[in-house]
Amino acid sequence: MAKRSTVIDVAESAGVGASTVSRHLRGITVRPKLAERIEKAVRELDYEPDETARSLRGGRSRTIGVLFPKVSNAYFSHALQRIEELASEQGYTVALLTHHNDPKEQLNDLLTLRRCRAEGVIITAMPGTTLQDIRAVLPSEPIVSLDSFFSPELDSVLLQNRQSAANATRHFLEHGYKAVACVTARPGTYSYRERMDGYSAELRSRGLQSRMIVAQDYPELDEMLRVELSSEQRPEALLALSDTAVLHIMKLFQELRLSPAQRPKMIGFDDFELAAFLDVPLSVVRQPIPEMVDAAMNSLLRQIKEGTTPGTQTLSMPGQLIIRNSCGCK
Amino acid sequence: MAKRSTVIDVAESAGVGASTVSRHLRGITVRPKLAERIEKAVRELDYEPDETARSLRGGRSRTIGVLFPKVSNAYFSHALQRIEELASEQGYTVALLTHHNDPKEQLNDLLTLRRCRAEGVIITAMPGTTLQDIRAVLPSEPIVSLDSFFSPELDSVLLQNRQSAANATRHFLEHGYKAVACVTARPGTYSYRERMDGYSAELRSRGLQSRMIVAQDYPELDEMLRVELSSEQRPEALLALSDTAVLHIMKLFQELRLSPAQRPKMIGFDDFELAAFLDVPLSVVRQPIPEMVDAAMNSLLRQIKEGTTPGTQTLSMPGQLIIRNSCGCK
DNA sequence: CTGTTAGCGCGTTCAG
DNA sequence: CTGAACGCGCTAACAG
Repeated sequence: MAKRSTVIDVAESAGVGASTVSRHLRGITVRPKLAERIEKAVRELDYEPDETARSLRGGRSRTIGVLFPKVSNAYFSHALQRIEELASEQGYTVALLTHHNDPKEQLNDLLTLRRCRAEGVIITAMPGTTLQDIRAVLPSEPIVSLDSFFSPELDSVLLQNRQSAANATRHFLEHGYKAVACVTARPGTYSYRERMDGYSAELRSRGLQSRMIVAQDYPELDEMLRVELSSEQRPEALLALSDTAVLHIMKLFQELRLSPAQRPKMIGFDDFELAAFLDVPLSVVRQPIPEMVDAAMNSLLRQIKEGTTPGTQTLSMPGQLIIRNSCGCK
Repeated sequence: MAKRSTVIDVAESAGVGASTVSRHLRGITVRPKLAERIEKAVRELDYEPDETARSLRGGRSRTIGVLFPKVSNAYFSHALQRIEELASEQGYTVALLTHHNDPKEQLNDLLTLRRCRAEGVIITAMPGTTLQDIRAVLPSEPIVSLDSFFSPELDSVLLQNRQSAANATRHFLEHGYKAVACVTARPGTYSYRERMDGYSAELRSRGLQSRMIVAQDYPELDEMLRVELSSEQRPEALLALSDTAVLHIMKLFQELRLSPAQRPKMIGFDDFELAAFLDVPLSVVRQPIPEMVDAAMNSLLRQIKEGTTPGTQTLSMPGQLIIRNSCGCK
């Protein structure tokens, strides 16, 4: 590990003071002759400023933390992609942490973020998280909640979950389907709860009964689905609240050897590129991920810049109902 | 922004010296009475060590850098997921950077990693990267190349690209197809090059001519595909070297209104959960992502632990040919 | 405009 | 086993 040069090495080599080097490197005007000598010394010594020292000195880590349940699905990986791009444009580095919906891990991750002096945090918190949980660890750092909501005192960026679910449900109703069921696991998750509400409200407004196929986890959901889909009064249509729910439903269709004609109609949440090429092209509610991330990062950067500004603003973005065939449309 | 407590605050509050606090917190034995007083002070002052100061002092940033072209596809997002899990188990934080196959960005990202004193780096380098490009910025830090190869002096973890492509090609041949084409964009990419080689070698060994549908970028690939698939001598089978290539092919099938029976057979690279539910269930070469990441992280951590150990070892993992229907099988 | 100096918060000496 | 003092590399404050 070759020893790294420091400002002082550069300063000596250039025959100037350390702070002159520092200033020049940060774009503050210095005498042109000195500037040149500094540049030369930097090149010769292969100098690169030490970010850890800079962080300590300046109290700014130039790091923003991203705390997601996981990153291995379409929604989070696309969101992360865009976060990284915007962050790096602004000179920030992304520290990535995932909590897997485990409270212990989430707490740990928050502590890590605190120890690292993350200047801001974008979080999709696990169900049941409270503002106190967060503020106990991160008392006053800028935070934006993405796709989760647990306090009006925090900026949140969300899908218009209720409305989107209601729209999708209404679409089924307009097809003339009466027996529309709502399927999801992990019903504690904020966005799922909202979507369930939107679905129920829409049915209720038409005097129809809601039918929940809701399980705590996915193995349990598989069981419930098996029962429901084998029954005589199989639902005519399914509103699947997540891409994972869609996947489990599809697996069951296959297991039960249901031909496309025999299957209930379906609308899912979260679009993906191959959705149009499924055996029955999948109709979905698409989330405006880039716009959501832009809003979240704007809020976060503004909070960072303006100091202790608790934005106290929640943005809900409309979902787009992408009609393909699984909803019953031709 | 509430002021943070420091070791000294804790020391004063506990009536001990600063170094005693530091020692206790790092698990070194201290007098039990003092230990208790320290714990109490830590709780009262809500003290949490400052990682930036620690990094500066100790020269260890406890950060590992991940530099990928992007994270918004199945392969990279799953790899990243596992990297994050292993890193955080070992007390490391992941700094995420993406280079979008732009040399300028890649260089920038490497500089960032250097400034941050990343203790190790996992990189999927862009085509054309040389060892010198990397070592010019990161002279001697532990590095593992994942899914890219540019020097035997660096530990690399790869798919057995050539063999996997050859196997898939052979599978087509066993079906009796003669006109097997290979389709990809970005032919400079290391793994695509290898797959092309494996494909060609297999055909050559049977005395067959290879047929490359290879473009610099995806728009150009679309053009080529349109021509090739509309021609009289349309290929019987397509080996698609990436999930993106598969997607573009599927789009074209749709645009050309090719019924499943009319389409060329196809095998893709990279499995995804819904591959089994496409209108023609997709046969693919699946990469053993968890095993690849485990190997990469093992190597990286070993290098970090053992100091300046240039592992100089390249691991190739076998791909698994997942047979569904698109290859011509029932 | 420039150079010198003093910390940022921690861990690691060195005496005691 | 403990505490005081130093220094990691940088930048803000001060004095020239």
